[in-house]
Amino acid sequence: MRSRKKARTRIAIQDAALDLFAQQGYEATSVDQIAQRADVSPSTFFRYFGTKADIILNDQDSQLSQLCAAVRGQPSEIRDLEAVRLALQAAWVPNVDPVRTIRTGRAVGQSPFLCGVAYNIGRRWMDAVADALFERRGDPEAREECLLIARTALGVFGGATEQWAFSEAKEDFNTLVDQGFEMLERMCH
Amino acid sequence: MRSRKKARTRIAIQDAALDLFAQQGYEATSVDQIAQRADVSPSTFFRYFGTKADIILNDQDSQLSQLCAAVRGQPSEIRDLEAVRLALQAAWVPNVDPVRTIRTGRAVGQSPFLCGVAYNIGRRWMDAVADALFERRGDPEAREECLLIARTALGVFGGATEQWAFSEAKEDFNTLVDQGFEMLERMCH
DNA sequence: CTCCATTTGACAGTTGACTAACATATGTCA
DNA sequence: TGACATATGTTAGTCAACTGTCAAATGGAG
Repeated sequence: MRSRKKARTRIAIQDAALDLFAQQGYEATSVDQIAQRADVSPSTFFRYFGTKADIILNDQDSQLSQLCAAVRGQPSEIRDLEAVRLALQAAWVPNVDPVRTIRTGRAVGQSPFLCGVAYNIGRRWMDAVADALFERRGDPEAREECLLIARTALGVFGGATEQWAFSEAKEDFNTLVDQGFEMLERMCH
Repeated sequence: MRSRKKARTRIAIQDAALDLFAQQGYEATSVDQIAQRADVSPSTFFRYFGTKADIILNDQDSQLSQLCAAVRGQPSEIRDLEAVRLALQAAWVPNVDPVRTIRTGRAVGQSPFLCGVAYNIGRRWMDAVADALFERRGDPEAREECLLIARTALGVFGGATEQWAFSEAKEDFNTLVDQGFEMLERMCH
């Protein structure tokens, strides 16, 4: 089948690119280099990814909507912050690929541009989660508060992810998330 | 005096650039265009700003160290979160230029790259504030907690800044910051 | 095997960020 | 005024992302 090969090529390019990014940085890596390592011609690269940046802007959209569904699905007795935490631990944590997360993290950490891409992705998440909270609660006054909760919860989560990637996935992801949220509670007395 | 003119040229370039960024986006604006609007040659542009991105990476370093000093200067009875809030309100809020903040925000919002630059700046702030907290408290165990507090406090602050810029500086900045921190407390019960 | 479609590569060209070299203007000081 | 340093403009050139075109290879259908 033809589509099989296409998928393989796509992944090969992506892997080659992420390796190089992690190793020498995003801006220091040229498309030619990526193409060479992936054993394709530069023009083929541009047929698969219209832009060098498109390699990163991966399609996590389906996972995001899963997460939002999980937020909306939390019972209404649970307060918002807990709802987000539970949703994250139910719908996100189990699907994380350690190798890809670590490598992507390394690549992103080295490039302002990739940080920007990551920031934008995080921002989209924040908005989506805030919407989910907003809908779950129904109070039309609370939009700004939902944003704040989403921002804070995803911030804690991001910190835990960083710690986890830093430890090369040796520590338990869920435990780190729990610890983060505990700290948050303590911080507010 | 010579330095007077240099400063004026620098500001002219910066203003021209930010206007164009806000109007047509960062990536759609070429250095030549900026130089033309600022009435200088492209090479002069590069003498003032080594990179197109340097226009944004403004010298907020002195303000950042002021902020950190303010954090360190808070009396030790006050808990960390409050200390950051008070420091922000004392050492940052009074120095904000509404026009520049609004325009920069508009420019940044339109470009993934500028978001990245902004994110990196925010990250540097977070680290610096966490250091200040860490030093103020002296507990060598609490590094991760300081980071979390800094991230959360600056997140609240960033949200307030956004709201403020969105309102075209009509609302009172300090009040918005207070509201944000109140919401944070409420969120944790 | 043959026809056909799709994938791929080779190549030439555009654009824009950035650098280096040299010449010119402009303000400073003796 | 004259000598000097510094700021600026001009020009040419590099490098890499990206586009478009055409020809060769590949793989499935008759």
